[in-house]
Amino acid sequence: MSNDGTARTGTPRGRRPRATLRDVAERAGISRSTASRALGGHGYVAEHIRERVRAAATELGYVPDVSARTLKGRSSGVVGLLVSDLRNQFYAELAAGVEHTLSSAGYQVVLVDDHGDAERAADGARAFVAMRAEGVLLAPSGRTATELLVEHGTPVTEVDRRSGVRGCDAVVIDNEHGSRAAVEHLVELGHEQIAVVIDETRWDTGRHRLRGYRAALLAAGLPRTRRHVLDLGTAERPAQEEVAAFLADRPSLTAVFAANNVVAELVWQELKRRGEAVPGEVSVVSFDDLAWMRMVEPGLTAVRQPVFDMGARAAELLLGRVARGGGGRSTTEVLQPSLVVRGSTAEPGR
Amino acid sequence: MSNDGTARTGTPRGRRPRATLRDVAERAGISRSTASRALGGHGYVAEHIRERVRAAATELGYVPDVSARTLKGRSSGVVGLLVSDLRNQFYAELAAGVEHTLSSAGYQVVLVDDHGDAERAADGARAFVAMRAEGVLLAPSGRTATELLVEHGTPVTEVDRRSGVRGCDAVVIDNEHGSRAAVEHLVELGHEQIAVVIDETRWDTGRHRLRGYRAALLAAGLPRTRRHVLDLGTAERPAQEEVAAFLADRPSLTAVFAANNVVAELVWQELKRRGEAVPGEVSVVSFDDLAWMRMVEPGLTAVRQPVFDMGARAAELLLGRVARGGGGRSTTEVLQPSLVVRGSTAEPGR
DNA sequence: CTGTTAGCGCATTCAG
DNA sequence: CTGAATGCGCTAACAG
Repeated sequence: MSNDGTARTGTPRGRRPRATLRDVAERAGISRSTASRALGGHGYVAEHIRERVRAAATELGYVPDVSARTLKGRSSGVVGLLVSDLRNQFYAELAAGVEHTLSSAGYQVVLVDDHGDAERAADGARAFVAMRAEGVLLAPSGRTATELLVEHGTPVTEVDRRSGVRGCDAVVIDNEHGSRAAVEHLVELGHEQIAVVIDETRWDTGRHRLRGYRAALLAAGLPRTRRHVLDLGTAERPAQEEVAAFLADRPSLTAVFAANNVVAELVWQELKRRGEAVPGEVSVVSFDDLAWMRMVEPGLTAVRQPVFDMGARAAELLLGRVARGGGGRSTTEVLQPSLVVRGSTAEPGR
Repeated sequence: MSNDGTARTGTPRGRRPRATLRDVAERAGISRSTASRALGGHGYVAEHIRERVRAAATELGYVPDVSARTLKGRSSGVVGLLVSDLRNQFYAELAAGVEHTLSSAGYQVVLVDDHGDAERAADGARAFVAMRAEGVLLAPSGRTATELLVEHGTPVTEVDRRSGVRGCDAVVIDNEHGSRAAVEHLVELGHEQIAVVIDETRWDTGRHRLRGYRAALLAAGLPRTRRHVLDLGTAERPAQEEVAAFLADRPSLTAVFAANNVVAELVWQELKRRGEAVPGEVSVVSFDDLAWMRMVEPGLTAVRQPVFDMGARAAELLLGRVARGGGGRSTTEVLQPSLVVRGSTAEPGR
């Protein structure tokens, strides 16, 4: 592949047409079907012929055309991945996990980032169908994409959340358990005025985190009040303002549970801006553990999710279903998060 | 597309074969080519026929097959994106920028993460060729991928770095200028013992950052010594240890310039571990401004790069070349970074 | 304006 | 063991 020669041959203007199997066959002085067998490795081909064909192929820099192969009815080798915000480190890591498994298995990953727009998600889904993606991994902004794909019979594995659409596998975190552990940790430290900040409760992910928060309070015999729940998803003002007003209005709070990394950032920034001591005046816990949370002082106590693994596992599940021809009962796999205790949580100071 | 009905029709076992153009044509009672024209929007088709075909298509849930279209000689609609580490926020944001532009233009992004492995990068490049990608965006770990693609005549735009391979466009940051500005900032504050920590000098990116560092010292009439340069790329021990030893051996340092976000994290952690006051004892500047750098206390002074825009711009450049049929002289676009001064830099304390 | 014909590159019959 | 023929789904000539 290095002492190719084709590069030196030069192609002054415009590309010379890609070498095709016919070119390889001609060069090797045999028929196209034999060439196909020789390169593909199936069927009987005399060893010396195979050698000759291989040589011709590399000399010509032959690369098989996947569209032809796909059209012929074989697999496209493509898997779709739809995420709702690649700039969010959570999704980036998820994507990395997915990509790692998939490319190791010889698949190509087609990436779509819907940027929080369900319309883009649906377009992405249609594109996957058009490409004959063998399967799709989904962590999108709306459920239209999921419906569309399931309807078209494309194997789907949801990651991090479930749309409720029948017929797709899923890999999710035990969100209720994780957030319950986070809040119980605060309760054990002696906190009684614990707020939760969240920005999305239309998916099960957010709802379960909220449920875990409530369950922990209930189990501890602490009162549960709406006044301690800030849902930025339903708020009108910009998130930052909303958080500021929320904290300003509730001076008696001694702890805040941030239900994901985005709100954790908002809360952290606002507490810093207000000059509130952490954990002296307010303890903070985050669901989802990002790099910055161990860079800041004090480090943030956080519910750590195996994000990369979740992506990888989802990809495996999908590949399994693809291998089985898309059939079988749908599975949901639940991964366990773990609480990482750092300096941002302590006994209430007052 | 919503009141489809095909979903309700039900497909008990296995998928029913995807509807093809032939099915649509039959249902509409016309020929395949007319159906093609009606749906594709080219050529003349009577309005009422067009309506009928459209209806038939949606009823059948018809989605055109890209492999067939591609094979027929039209564009694949695919663009490759190769990055060296998606878990690094820098690349994630780059990918987001690329994806945004490309998907807005109706292209599909095939993502490959080489995880620092040049072999994987080369495999990715071959996959792009096999898929007939119309072009490829490259921020890979080695230069083999670039060579391979250029040799095969695939339009290539490099991002963030240049391999030196002839015949590809590039969008890069003015690294020398950026790092010079960073170090000049330190010099102006009165620092004379300024170290640089870097982990990669085989690409122009790292070399230019080093050059900027040296240029700033030279311009200020300060001595340049190897003792103040830590290149983790050539070190034997684990990076963390190497940084620890470096700092421990050089108590006279008053400032550290971290040449990218990865080493910035290492340096920051190590300074924290050593209990050195920032900026009291040591000032710190980073090249590349990540979210955590404004979360920590004091905030990190950093050279901010327009990462998302760089990805987006590279995608535009590539699309431009694709539109021109791949011809024309190759361009390199240089984007300017800017220094964001925060609390991590101050006059030397002693 | 519409239908018929042909071929993109490949893998797979089926004969030899 | 090898070659000739066929068709995947689509679109672009060309006739009608």
